[in-house]
Amino acid sequence: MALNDPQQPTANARPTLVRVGGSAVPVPSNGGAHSPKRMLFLDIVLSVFRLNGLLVAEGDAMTEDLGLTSARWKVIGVVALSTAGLTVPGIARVLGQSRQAVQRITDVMAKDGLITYQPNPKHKRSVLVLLTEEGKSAYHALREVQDPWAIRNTEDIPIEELETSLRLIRRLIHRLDK
Amino acid sequence: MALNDPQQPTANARPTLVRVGGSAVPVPSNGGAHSPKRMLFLDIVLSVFRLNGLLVAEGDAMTEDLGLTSARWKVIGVVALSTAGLTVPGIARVLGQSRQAVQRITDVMAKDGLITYQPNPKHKRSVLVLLTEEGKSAYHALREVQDPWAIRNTEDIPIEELETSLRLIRRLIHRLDK
DNA sequence: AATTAAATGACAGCATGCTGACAAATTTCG
DNA sequence: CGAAATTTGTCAGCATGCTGTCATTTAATT
Repeated sequence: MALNDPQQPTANARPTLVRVGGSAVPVPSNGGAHSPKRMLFLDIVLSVFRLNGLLVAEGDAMTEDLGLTSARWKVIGVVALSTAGLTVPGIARVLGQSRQAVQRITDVMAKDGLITYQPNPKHKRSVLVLLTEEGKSAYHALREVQDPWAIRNTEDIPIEELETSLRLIRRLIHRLDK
Repeated sequence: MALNDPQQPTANARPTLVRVGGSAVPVPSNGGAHSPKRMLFLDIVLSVFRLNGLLVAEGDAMTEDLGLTSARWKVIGVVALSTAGLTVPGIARVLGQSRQAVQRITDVMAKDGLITYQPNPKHKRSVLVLLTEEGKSAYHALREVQDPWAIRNTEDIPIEELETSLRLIRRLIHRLDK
């Protein structure tokens, strides 16, 4: 325990993770009453932070040719699944983000021709977001790189592990999302 | 499949996640050749995004009385584990972030008296980051809210599930962190 | 030892996401 | 129906994190 201070290089880009012990979490070298679950959980939390960053970077790299970014393909993915169109706050609800953040993204995406705003029969001001043809083809192109990537990253992992992990993650989401 | 467009409320704050089916991922209603693992994995990816956001929000809320933020207690946690001090790029390597991002945080934290910069015998310009007394007490206060929180969130989850999930997450991290 | 490569600090610019606030529209409720 | 609460659009400010660049220092190589 206790992080060594190994000066592994970094240069200018995103550095490589330095993991010293097996755990990224305070190991109580003092004799405190520390449940192993607690340490396990904190380790999971930090690992989720780390994985999140890597996934975003991965997604960005994977779709940069398509003129997309992680923020954009999140929106595209949600809108593509919607049959009747979604309002901006609706997208925000699905993604669990603020409507203001989503609004900013969709405004730029509309300017770039990926989506269009269409009158909403249910609401005078709150328009519906739909994919343009360009948006749809971006979605399909996205799927074409995303699917092999997903398969590649799971081919040597037993499906039970994936299921167990997803279940845990969902459980935590449900608990924290009050 | 296909997201209903349920207009659940949101107001001004972070909205509540709208999950329609069990999955947050495109379910191929068309008869494409889609591996179940692929969908599982994409679902995990989106769930990690979501969980990350919730964890950051949770951490922020949990530590706002301490004058901390998620970015800050990440740094504090890493520095607290270091025996001999860490340089800014060193912290960045541990956290898997850019050194510039860490530098910005540490500069503010130094101004706020949570950390201090100290001469580095190994390097003329790259100073060492250490916790001040205020920083140490912040770390201890952090632990005092964090530990019960961790226990609370795992008490009804079998340890095997936690271990399996952490193993998967680590595996993905290792794979993506090239 | 001299040259080359890598790491670091510092500054800038950009993307993403959050909150707060206020007016307008919508929904809920009495 | 009418008042109150909620939702939405919009604008603003702020925090976090990324990349790029360049001068300087440190490490590696020859």
